[in-house]
Formats: sequence, structure tokens, C-alpha cells
Amino acid sequence: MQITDTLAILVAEALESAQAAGSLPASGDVEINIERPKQAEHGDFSTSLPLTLARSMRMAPLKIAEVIAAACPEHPIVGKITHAAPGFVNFTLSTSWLQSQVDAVREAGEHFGSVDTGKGKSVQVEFVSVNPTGPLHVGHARGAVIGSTLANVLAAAGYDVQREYYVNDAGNQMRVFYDTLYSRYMQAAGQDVPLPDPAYPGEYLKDLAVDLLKDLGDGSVGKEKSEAIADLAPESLKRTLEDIRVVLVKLGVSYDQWFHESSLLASGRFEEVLKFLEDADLVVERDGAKWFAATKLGLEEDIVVIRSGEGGPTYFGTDIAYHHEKFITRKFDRVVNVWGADHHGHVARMHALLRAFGLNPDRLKIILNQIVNFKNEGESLKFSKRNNVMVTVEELLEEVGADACRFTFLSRSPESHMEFDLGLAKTQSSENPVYYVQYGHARMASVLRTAVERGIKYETADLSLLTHDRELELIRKIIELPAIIERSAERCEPHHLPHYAMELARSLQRFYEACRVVSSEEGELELSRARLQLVEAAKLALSRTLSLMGMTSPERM
RNA sequence: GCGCCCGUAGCUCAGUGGAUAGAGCAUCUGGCUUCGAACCAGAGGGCCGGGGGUUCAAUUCCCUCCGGGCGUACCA
Repeated sequence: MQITDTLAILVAEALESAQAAGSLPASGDVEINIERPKQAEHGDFSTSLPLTLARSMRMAPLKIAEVIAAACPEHPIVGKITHAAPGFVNFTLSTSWLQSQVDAVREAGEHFGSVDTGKGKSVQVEFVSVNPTGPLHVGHARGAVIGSTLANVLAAAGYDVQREYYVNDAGNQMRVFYDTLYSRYMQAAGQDVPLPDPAYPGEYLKDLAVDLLKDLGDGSVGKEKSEAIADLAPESLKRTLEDIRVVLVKLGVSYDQWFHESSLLASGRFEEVLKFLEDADLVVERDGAKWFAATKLGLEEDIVVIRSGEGGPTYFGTDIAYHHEKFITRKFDRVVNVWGADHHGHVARMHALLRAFGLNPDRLKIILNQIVNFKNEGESLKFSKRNNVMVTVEELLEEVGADACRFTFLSRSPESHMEFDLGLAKTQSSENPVYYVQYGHARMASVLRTAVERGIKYETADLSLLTHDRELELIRKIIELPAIIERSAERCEPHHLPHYAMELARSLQRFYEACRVVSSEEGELELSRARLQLVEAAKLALSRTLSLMGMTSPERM
């Protein structure tokens, strides 16, 4: 239970008892909103409930605030309750309770911050899912970082999380990939075979073809094209996926499962689900193709699921089967898809599809991260696999580093149209806020090392000695973490983490500046012990936050 | 044209319908003789794109206009 929940209960009890005593009129059901005031003099938490009740109660809001404040029962968390114009009730946390939290944090250890809002519920996070037609480029990094962090946060909120990469190995793009690969293979073998049109002209496929010729031999050179492709396809797909996997690991991203689109066709799942929709009268045939009758569900247009001519399912077609698999077969309570914003047209279709399955569309959360505008020294870079203009994630990591890269992408909300200047990221690396956060961790580690070197034991300490403003400020910041995790998980907004990390690092530096931890003064040993425990708690909170963001927590820098 | 997203300090971006709108970077001023100065303290910098509306209260919700991004395929 969060602090805000506790306070909401106290306010509800106060309201009820005041009404029972006749000092406030009846109000009916009200929602009690607890918020955090911006000004420190307004306390740690507040409620504007009196302002919302004023009209129906026909009373001055300030008077209502006064009555509620006076009627609030005592609670160990609360130190002071006041009322303020125009109609707020303000709460200040009690110092003794804050002090006790240092111990609570240390006891929770590396689990500090976890909440249980997702307990008993399963969630799948599907992210990146780039066509395996070449290496990841920088445009894919944002979704990778958002998806992996979101998965971490959901796990910290108690969800049973599955991280999944959807491998689009069955569509048109793969056919173009294999066609191009065939030409490159033949070229590598000395044959004059031109590139197909369309093709993937990048160097990547040239290198891959040379490797395949070397490792698999030239046995496919004399065969029909379709046979040669059948020979080369499995290995080329495997290697391309492996390259993607390896670079994602370097970026701090890993998966529980790689799910292949082709398996939906091979297993008959696609046909099965199509039949289901046909039985529900949601499939129509027109112009030689089969369409999902989205117009019957309120959408503007129907959507092709099986093409005319050669036939075969469209991307949306297999996505029908895939989401059936996610919700019906694997029974996930929630599914999160992290997509680039260029897919936004699909959102309404997917939600319509869930309705067709008889499911609540809210169970599918689609995060659209806006396309990143990459620049180099102020000059805009336009990427295209087709035109062979791209910077790979691999190159990005060499220049910027995984931690800085993750922090930068994470600190913007997904829907922001962010800019990323590669040149600036490189030259300004030492001014990057990521190092401010990590330096804070390294500094706390250093303080703890100093204590060990001087033989100071701090397993036990008198936490009531922590009364300095900066000490209490730091404790207040540390114990915000559970609320940050809960909010980030429920709203699928991982970008709160880096901002919290900055604030925590700042509180920690301010504390360090004002409060000597390892003191050599006579008679300050007890204070040192208490402060060492605080340092340990702060370090735990910062380390947990960094770990949720998929970043390292350096002991030294 | 239509749909989705964005517009907040010089730049990059936070901001849960609440009280005096914040951070980092940049600029300027001060601070290292005990634990790490990759730090701290302070200053300047804003009609929150414009205009209407809802509300006790709007940067936040609705409408409209302006500006930008992305879609608008039997590609994914």
C-alpha cells in the first residue's frame, strides 16, 4: 500500500466522522485524490477534496478543510496536518517514521521499490520485432530501450512478464531479402546475376552471401533459384537474427521468447483463426481477396487478410492469428506492443480485432514511440534501408555507449518527437546527465568503502539521529521509488525513472555536501553509523532504479 | 483532404485538473586543507504556439486556427 492510499483512508475516515458528528453535511460518494504539492511549505502530500465538496455542501472550502484536518485520526506516518487557502488539507510525514524507513529500505535490499499491483497477472511485452532483413539501425534503439525497461518495471510491479520478439519471417519483405541474397550469393560465386527489383542493396547482404558461400559451399550455384533459396534461407535467417540478438544484448536487451510468424502458418493456427472469424461473419470476399470486415465493427475500411492472385496472408492477416495466440492460447491478462509511430494506423484495427474476439480492447496497450530525428552536428540524417543510408545500433553503441544511450532514449516520453544528435552525444558525453546519476552511486560506494577501511561497523545504528534537513530530504526522495514504479507500470510510462534517478542523485549529493558521513570527530561515531545506514539505503534505491533502466551501477568511475 | 502525435526557458526535454510552471545543457557569480569538485550554492532566462469553451480551479480536458512530424498499400 502506498502512502497516498493510507492518507486517502485517513481522509475518508475524517470525512465520515465529521459527518456523523454533524459538523459536515452529507456528500455521497466522493473520490479522494491525494497529490504532491509543489511547494515544500505545503507539506509532503495534500488533498483538494474540500474544493470539490464546497458546492454540494454549501460551505466555504476553507472551513471544510479545517474540519477535515481536525477530524483526521492519528497515524504513525503523519506528523502534521494543516489546512490552507483556498481549501487544501496538507500532510507532513512524521520524522520518526521517515527515520524508520532507512531500516525498511535496507531490509528490502535489492527488492526495495517493488509493489504488488500486478500480482497474479501476466503481461507480455512485445518490442523491437524488426524484420530480420539486416542489422538494427539507430531508429530501432528507442523502442528497444522503452520495451525492455517497461518489462523490468512491470516485473517490479509484481506482474509475471514475458519479453517477446516477433520474427516476421513469412512476408513480402523476406521474399525481397531472399531474392537479394540469391543474387549476392551468385555474384559471390562469380555469376553475373543482377539485383532483383525491389532489393535490399546494403553491404550487409553482400557480406552474408560471401560467408554463406564459404560455410555452406557452392552446391546451390547450379540449382534453380527457388531451390537455391530453399537451401540458403534457413541459415541466412538464423545468422541475421543472431546478429540482431547480439547487438540487442549489447544494448542491454534480452528476450524470453523469439516467436516466428511462420509458425502460425505451419501449425494451422492462421487457418483456424480465420475460420473462427468466418463463422462470426466477419470475413468477406471481394476482388479475389479475403477481407476482415472491420466496417462491421465501426472502422472506416475493411482490411485485406489474404491477397488476391498468389494468395497468402498479409501482415495484418498473421497479426490476427498472433494476437489470438497471445490472448486466447497463452492467456495473457495484458499485452503491450511497442511500435514505431509509423504503425499508428494499425492501432484501431487491432482494437477492433480484440472486440471481434470478444475481448476488452483495453487489455492490449500499444505504445507508439515517435520516430527519432537523428542529426549529426545539427545536420539532419534521413535513414533508409533501401537507399543504404543508415547508422547501425552497433555503431551507436561504439560512439555513445549503452548506458548513455539508454538513459537518453528513456528520459523522453514515447510520444515526444525527440532529436538525437550523434555528434553532440559524443562530444558532450561527459556532460550527459547519465554520469551525474552514476557518479552519485559511485560516490556512495566510495563512502561505504571508507567506512570499511576505518573499521567502522554500522549494522546497528540510532536512526533518530538523522534530523538534518538534507538527511530527511534524502529519505523522502528514496521512499518515492515504489510510487514511481507503480505509476510507470500501470501507465506504461518508463520515462519517469530517469527523472526520478536525477532527483535522487541530487538529493544524495546535497546530503553529502552538508553532512559529513565518516567523521573523525570525537563523539560522532553514532551519527556516522546512522548516516552510513542512510548512505546504504540511498545506494540501494539508486542502484535499483539504474537496474530497472537496464543500466550499470558503477562502484567506481 | 482525412487520421494519429507534437508545439513549455537560448537548446534538449519533464510536468497526476490544483497553491509561486520545473530539470539538464548553455551563460554569469561564488565554493576544494578530513569521506570522490564527474560535486555544491546562487543569478539571469517563460503571454506553456494563437483564440474560444468547460470548471471553484486549465500547461493539463473540449472546439478551432497556425506551425511541424508520421501515416493514409492486396509492404511490414
